[in-house]
Amino acid sequence: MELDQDTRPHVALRRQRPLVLEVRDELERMILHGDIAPGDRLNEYALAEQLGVSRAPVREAARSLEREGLVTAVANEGVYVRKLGLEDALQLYDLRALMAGHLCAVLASHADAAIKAELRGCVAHMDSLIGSGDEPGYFELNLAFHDRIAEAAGPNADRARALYIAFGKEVRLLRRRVLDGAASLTQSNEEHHRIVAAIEAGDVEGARKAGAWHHENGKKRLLDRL
Amino acid sequence: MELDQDTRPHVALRRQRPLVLEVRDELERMILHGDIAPGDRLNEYALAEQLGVSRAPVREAARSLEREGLVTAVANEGVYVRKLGLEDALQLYDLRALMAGHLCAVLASHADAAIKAELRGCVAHMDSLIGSGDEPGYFELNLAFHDRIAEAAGPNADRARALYIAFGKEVRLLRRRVLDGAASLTQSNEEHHRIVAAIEAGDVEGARKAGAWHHENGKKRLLDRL
DNA sequence: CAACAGAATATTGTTGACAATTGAGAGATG
DNA sequence: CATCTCTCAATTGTCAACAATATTCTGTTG
Repeated sequence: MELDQDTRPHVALRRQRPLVLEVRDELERMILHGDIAPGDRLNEYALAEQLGVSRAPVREAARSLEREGLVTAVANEGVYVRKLGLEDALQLYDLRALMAGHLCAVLASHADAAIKAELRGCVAHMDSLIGSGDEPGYFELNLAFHDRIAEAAGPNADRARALYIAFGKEVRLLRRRVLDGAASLTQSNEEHHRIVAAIEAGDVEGARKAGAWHHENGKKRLLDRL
Repeated sequence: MELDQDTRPHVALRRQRPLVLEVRDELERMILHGDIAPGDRLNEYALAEQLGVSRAPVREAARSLEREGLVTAVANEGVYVRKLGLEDALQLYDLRALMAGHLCAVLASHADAAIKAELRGCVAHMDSLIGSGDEPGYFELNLAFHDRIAEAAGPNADRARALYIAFGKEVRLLRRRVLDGAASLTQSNEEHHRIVAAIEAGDVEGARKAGAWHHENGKKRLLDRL
């Protein structure tokens, strides 16, 4: 049964979405975008004024971000944008690789023909992008590829997917230049091929290994450019 | 257990720990203990009065518990104790097994003689407890054993440890009777032996497999008693 | 001049009140 | 008798004010 759309008579400026979620998303955006640098303190009053809301939503949003690992709260002192040390980043890479492997494994266990074809087409397209030297295009499609795997893993892995996404956000707290290293696109897509092959073959453990391995390379690249 | 009864709710004096953390822990205890059943709504006003605080700390604590997966919030309606479906529980078992495997792997990569000896003594002790038929004693030591592994994995895995613990709490939202199934103690400790053996041998992937396998059996037991 | 004590300021912690929304029951109507 | 609408109570969303705590600045003292 559907609810009546918007029969509310007096909707002046009211929004459907809870204010705290808006604030949470905006704070997250600010942090990820670098408007607030790691180590900086989040001034409740200033942020509240800047966002045009009271402090209560800001506080709740901060509490939410804390659980997500983007900020850390100190009693009677404030919440700070998390400063990611090298050890933390390495941990995140490990966990993200673990999640990626799990997602690949789950997908491999019940992938249908449609998703197999889609993924195969995806890596083929990436091959062609490499051939034409379109690096930005490759990065974009690469993201879409991994998103698609996570999504196609289905509702039985949505928790793992949520963690996968969260870890991805969190690792961005590292100074960014180190991250988007222009690794060998050829090697990267070679790994994609292996992932898809394992999924198509229904090789659960092979898919797990391939997915995890692909993400562990990100960690290796980070270590290389110390 | 109640909050401090001697201090009147009017003014909170000399509190080091932020109030919201106290509230959070108390709510978590209530939920895990079953005082609030899955599906029930958390009435902010009632809880605030019951705990002798204002609604704001309760709200923040709830937001914190939401990120932990113990409750789900619905806009303009309230937060509900999460009702764990079978699918959710299975996911949690998978993820927890993944984390356990990871912790074992990390530990295997840098375990020193002391922790090896400790773990070996632990499983030996459990063997003797099985021999004397002390089932409660076994359960307790079993918990301590896994805690010890998680702890000994060290600071480079504290994130995985936190997740491991959180998943353990979350899975308790299932009706409990299904959980503490009296599996074969002998088989269980046999698996412990394999874990320790892999750790002692420094066999990282073997330890991962053994640790994950041990936890996946919990999932299998759950499926068996449908 | 360095270092410490103490006031002044800034910021977080907490509260109670008010606005907005939801859900349920009373009453009217076909 | 079923159903629909309207009103009302319960509850969440938001706010601004107050209290407690941390930080900064300043003046004094060795």
